[in-house]
Order: sequence, then structure tokens, then C-alpha cells
Amino acid sequence: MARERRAIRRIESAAARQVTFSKRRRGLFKKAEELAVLCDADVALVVFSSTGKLSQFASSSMNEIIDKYSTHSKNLGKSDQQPAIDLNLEHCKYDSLNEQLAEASLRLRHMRGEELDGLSVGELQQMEKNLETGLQRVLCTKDRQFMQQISDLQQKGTQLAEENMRLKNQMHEVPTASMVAVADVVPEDVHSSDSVMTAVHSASSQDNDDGSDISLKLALPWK
Amino acid sequence: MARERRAIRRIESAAARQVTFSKRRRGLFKKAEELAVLCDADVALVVFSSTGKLSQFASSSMNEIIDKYSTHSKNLGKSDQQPAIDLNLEHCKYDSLNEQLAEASLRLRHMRGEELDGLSVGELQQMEKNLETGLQRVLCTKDRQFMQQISDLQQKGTQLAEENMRLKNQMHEVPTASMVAVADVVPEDVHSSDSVMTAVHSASSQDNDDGSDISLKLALPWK
DNA sequence: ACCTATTAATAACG
DNA sequence: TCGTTATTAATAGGT
Repeated sequence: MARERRAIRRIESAAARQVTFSKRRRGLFKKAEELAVLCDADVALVVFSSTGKLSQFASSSMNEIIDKYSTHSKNLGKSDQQPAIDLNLEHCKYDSLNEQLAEASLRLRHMRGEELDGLSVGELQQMEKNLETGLQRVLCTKDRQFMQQISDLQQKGTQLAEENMRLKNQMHEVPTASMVAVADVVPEDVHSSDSVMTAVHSASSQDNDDGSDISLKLALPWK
Repeated sequence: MARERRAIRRIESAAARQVTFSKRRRGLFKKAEELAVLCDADVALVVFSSTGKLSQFASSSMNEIIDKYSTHSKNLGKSDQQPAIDLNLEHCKYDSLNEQLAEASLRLRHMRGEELDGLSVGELQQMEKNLETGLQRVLCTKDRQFMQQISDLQQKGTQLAEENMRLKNQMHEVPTASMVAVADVVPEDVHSSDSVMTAVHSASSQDNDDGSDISLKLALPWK
């Protein structure tokens, strides 16, 4: 139902997966509600995204429906045996989570090159591929961020250079005696911008042919 | 989405309601499964028809998802008398595990080069370093295993070559006449194999130049 | 259950 | 996330 048919397989790109998840989740919830209203049905829908976020819909009360479900599917008792079953479920789920966590951290260690000895050559090749892909993506992202920073700095530099020019022109137009008045105004603008660059007013500077005593210092942000 | 638009209101005609229920329920379940597969989500869907019939779908285990839901929604309301504190502790542990798992899987996704956009340059550099280290170690391990396999194969090859030599020497030591004794053994093996081919002895066949009256017929098994 | 005209959902893109 | 649009998928009504 779109520009192109999409095979029903896990979407590899995380971004595309997220977009599709949002859209389809909305569609699914809408259809769930429509079914409930049109057909007078009791509908409960629980969705956990791959990042663990919960969404839910229930035509009446979620707990009510879940209870009804439990009664329907598990033929046996409700009140006396419930605690035992519940605790067992908790226990199982807890173990399951623990397993998942162990699995995840083992994979992380593998990615870091640890505990590789038990792995088959095929698994090692798969990991090599994954690592190379990951590394490439990290490098691309890093480069992108570097270029963004450079671009930002260049833009700020240009702005400051222009301001500099403007100030120099003002200095030429104003009699030498009013220098003090100018100096009172400038810092306001500089301080309002992001503190990437800091203008330092130095009265002792003697380098300039035109007698200007303004110099610039670049402060690069690191982390 | 049809010949005519239908208002989303309870369908009065029981027959029409039943028909629509069947159709839409199938669609809803299909979409639920698609969402689960495409987006790697955990989906649970419970539907009671107006006649009380239950249908359900769960991408993993229904109980597991319901459990996860109960924990997530900080569900206090049940028969909460004595297990309150205990459950709270369970919840804490459970939440903590969930957090750890989420953290681990996020790191794994990062290692695979996904969802990098929010990371700082410093974090990216750290990941680059980790990935390079991991990749190097994986490559080393893989090479080691390859070399091990090669070494094993060489050793086996040597052993086989030695055995070969031994056998050849034995052949030379045995008189040629004993070859007949070997031929006597072979038919046993043939009869013990699957009966794919059936030999038919025909006395009326006159086709052969040498006067032999033996022909073969293939009987292919066809269920 | 099947058929199809029609509407709804949605994939890709900005 | 939101909007647009070309396409596909779902389905209402009929047989």
C-alpha cells in the first residue's frame, strides 16, 4: 500500500523502522478501535516498541480484558491458585530477562573482541562484517559532525570578521578621543553570541598600522 | 474502503456485524503481525467477539507480554494485601534489569552503527577505538582458527598418506589370486541398499548378440 | 466464499 | 514528526 511493496521482514535501518513503526502503530490502533465499535467487540492491544516503549489500547478496561483472557485461556482456578501462578510467571520472566541481559552483554564482549575462542569461523566472519559496517557508520557520523562544527565555526568567523570590519570603519570615522565610548558598546554583542570566540580588547597592542588596538583570540571548544 | 463508506458506529444487523467482524478481525491480526515483524516490536492482541468468542495474537508469548505490560503500567490494582512490599521490590529489580537490558541493546545498536545521531564527537571517537580493537581481535582469532584448521588438515593428511602407504605395501605382499575372494563379498552390500531398482529376469528376450537373456527394468517409486 | 469498485493505509520522499 | 503523493492493501456490498 505504497509507492513500492515492502517485504514483511524486519526493517534493518533503525530510522526507517522507527518511521514505519509510528505510522503502522497508528493504523493498527485505529483499526482495533474500529473493530471494537463496529462489531461491538472487546479488544485489547498491547505494543512494545523495539526500544521498550509501551503503547496500549483497550475498548473497555485493559485489566478487565486481560482477566477475561486469563479465565478463557487458563481453564483453572482464579483466586486461590493465582498467587502461585503469578509468582511463577514473575520468576520465569525474571529469569528470561536475566538470560536476555547475559546474552546481550556477551554479544557486547564479543564485539569488543573478548571471549572469542568458542566461536566458529562463520560466526567470526559475521562479526567481522558487522564490525566493519559499524565502524564505517561511526566514521561517517564522526566526519559529518566534524564538518558541521567546521561549517559552524566558519560561519561565526565570517560574522565576526564582518563585525570587525564594521568596527574598524567606525574607528576611522570617529575622532581618536572617543575610542573609550566605542569600547563600552562592543562587548554587549560579543557576549550575547555563543562563546566560541572571545574578543579581547588590548590597550597595549601596538602592532597595527592603522592604530587599531583590537585583536581576536579563537577559543576552540573541546567536548 | 469499499463500495461505500461505512460510518464507524455499531452495526445493527447481527448478520452484517458478524461478516464485518470476520473480515476486519483477519485484517487486524495480519497488521498486528506485520508490525511485530517489520519493526521488531512485541505485540499482543486479544479480541472477544460480541458473542464472547476469544481470538488472540502475540508476537512472542502472550503471558510474557501481559506480564511486561503489568509491570510497565505500575499496576497496583488486584488483590493487593500482603504482597505489596514484596511486589514493589520485585518491580524495582525488574525495572533495573529492564534498564540494563535497554542500555545493553542500545550499545549493541551503536556498535552496529545505528542511532548514532545523538552522540558527541568524543563518544564517537571512543566507539571508533573500541570497534577497531574489536575488529582486530576478531581478525586475529579468525586467522588463528584458520591456521588451526589448516594444521589439523595437514596432520590428518599426513596420517592418511602414511596409512595409504601401509596399505599399498600390504597389497604388494598379497598374491593376485586372492582378488576373487574380495568379489564374493560385494553382492551382500548391494542387496542391503534401498530397493530403488528391480531386476527382472525374462526368458523370452532375444535381443542380445551374445545370446544373453538378461534384461533390466527400472521401477521408479512414485507415491 | 468469491468478486470488484471503492476507500483506506502507507512507503518513499521532502 | 508532519505533509504529500503514487501505489498497494483492505474491505463493503453484492452474488
